[in-house]
Order: sequence, then structure tokens, then C-alpha cells
Amino acid sequence: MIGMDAIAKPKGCTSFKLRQLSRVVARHYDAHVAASGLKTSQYSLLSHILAAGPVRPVDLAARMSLDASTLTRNLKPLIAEGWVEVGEGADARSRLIHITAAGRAKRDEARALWQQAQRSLNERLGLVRVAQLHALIDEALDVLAPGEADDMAG
Amino acid sequence: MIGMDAIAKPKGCTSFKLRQLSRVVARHYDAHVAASGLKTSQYSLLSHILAAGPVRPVDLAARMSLDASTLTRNLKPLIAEGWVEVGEGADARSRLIHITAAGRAKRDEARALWQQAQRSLNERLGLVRVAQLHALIDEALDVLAPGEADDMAG
DNA sequence: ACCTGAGGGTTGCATATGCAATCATTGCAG
DNA sequence: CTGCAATGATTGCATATGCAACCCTCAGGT
Repeated sequence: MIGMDAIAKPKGCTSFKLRQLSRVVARHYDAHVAASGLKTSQYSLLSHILAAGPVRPVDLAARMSLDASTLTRNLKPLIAEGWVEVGEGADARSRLIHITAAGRAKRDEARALWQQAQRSLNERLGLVRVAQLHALIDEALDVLAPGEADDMAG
Repeated sequence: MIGMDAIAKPKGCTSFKLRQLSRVVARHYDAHVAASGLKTSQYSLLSHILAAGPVRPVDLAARMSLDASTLTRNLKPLIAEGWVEVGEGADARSRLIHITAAGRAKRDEARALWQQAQRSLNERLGLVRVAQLHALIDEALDVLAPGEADDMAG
């Protein structure tokens, strides 16, 4: 048959597959990072605030491809713990999110655990596969969420 | 320099990247599927019950890499709408989840919308990329969640 | 019969997620 | 200056997610 050297048409639901792997991988990271008292998602948020802050909620949400309302709520636990503060922005309507000294310390503490999780995952999946996965995700995000580019190290 | 043909070491957080893309892709699918009154996650759950049912909660949760408690709760809206029923299992401790006629109908209705979402995503990302992504995800799941293999079409 | 451990499901608690609606502010057109 | 659309953030509602703790049931061993 001619043309059968083409890539097989994807069979399953891309959204479900992504969600499923997200769950599994999140559990892997959480198992390591939990010792710091942070969820992995909180560690990511804190890291983004560290890298981008002081930053307006709308801009941070865009960088993380998060709905603004989700960001508002995800900040609450971090604010309650004193790791993050929200101050006045240039405008009376806007605000500026920034990390505190305690937040920096907590983030540093969690960073070591996060690195262990990362290393452990790289070993289990293989560096090549992880690199390919990252590359594909980045390409997909470029197409689907342009301008929201993000290049976080942690 | 020797050895520089190796794959670049992954830079960002795999968990964050996966979550981020999951969010974006889920929104894309939801924008299509919502017209049926289903969230994409509910469509996936319904599809799995259709394919695997009647099935025990513990087994369905394993197939979807979901915590059993999450499954219990995710079923509630579907049961409330009459799309799914939970009957007695072989055991007094166990149960059997199955789809109803109304559930089948609703799933068929949503399926057309889901296919549009799938086609649309394939166009935006390119079939090759989507196929590569699926392949990588499947490989990763094989490693990280063995025995929970899943081969759903929808 | 009894005790004990394993298996299966649910509940309590906390977080994550997004859409629609709302509120406040600001910029701008007339 | 006044009204109105655009901007930025939050709240209401509903769902998704997992861990720990709990309850019930069953399988064995004694």
C-alpha cells in the first residue's frame, strides 16, 4: 500500500491523555515536594512570582496560561502563609504581586526537593524522552497560547 | 566539542509544563463540547464507562489513573443527570458502574462535538505533532503507571 | 466463633480550575 | 464634563483532584 509510511492517526483523546499524564506526574512531584509543605503547583506559582515579580495578576495569569480568577484564589494560601504579598499597582484597579523574604526561603527549601523529583523522573523516563516531551509541549503552547510564552527554570 | 550532539537537558518543570498544556487543551475541547452540556472530563468519564462498563470503581479508577475518591465524586453529576448508575457488585463491599440509555444518547451527542474539537486541534498543531505527543504520553504512562494501560478511542 | 489483616468505597479537608457576572477604575469620545 | 466602552480584579457557582481517615466486608488462621 502506498503512503502507509505516514504517521498513524492519533486514536485517543488528546485532552484526556494530557490530563492523565498530568495527574500521574503531579503525584510524582508532590510525593517529593510535599516535605516542604508546598504542593508542586504552589511551588511553580511561587517560582513564577520570584522570576517575574513584582507583576500584575493579569500578566502573571497570562504567562502561566491561567484564568485570572484561578490565580486570585491560588494566591490565597501563599498569602496566608506570608510567602507572597499583593501591593498597590500603578493604577487603582491594578495590583502588584511580589514574593517575601519568607517566600524566597521557602522556595529555596522546596527547590532541592523539586530537583530530586525532576532527576528521579528523568531517570525513570529517560532524558531523551523528557527532552522530546518538553519540546513538543513548548511547540504546542507556541501555537495554542501565543504571547503567553514562558521560560521558567523552576 | 565532543558529545555536544546530545539532546539538550530539559530546563523547565515537567509537571508545570504538562499542567499548563493540559489547561490550554482542555479549554479548547471544552469550548466545543460545552454545547452538549458536558465538560470534556465528563465526556471522557462517560466514554470510559461505556467502553469498560459495567465496571468496579477501583478498576475504572486504575484505568484512568484517578484516585478512587476522585472517581466517586466525579460520578455524582453524571448520576444526578441519569447518565450513569451504580448497582450492586459481586461483593457487598463492591459496586458496578454502568451507563444508562440516556447516558449513551448524551455521549453520542457529545461525540460529534468532541470530534470537531479533535479535528480542529489536529489542524492547529499538525497531525505529526499530535501523533508524536500521543506516542510520548503513552510511553510515559507505560513507565509511570504500568498496568493502568488504557486504549480508549474517545 | 474470633481476631486480624486485606480489600473496596466514601467522607473530611484543602487545593485547583474556569466561566459568567459583578464591581471599580480609567480612558476617550462627544 | 459626561457618559460609555475597555481594563483589571474578585465573587458565585460548579467541577476536578488527592491524601488521610474512616467504615464495612470478606478471607484466613487459630
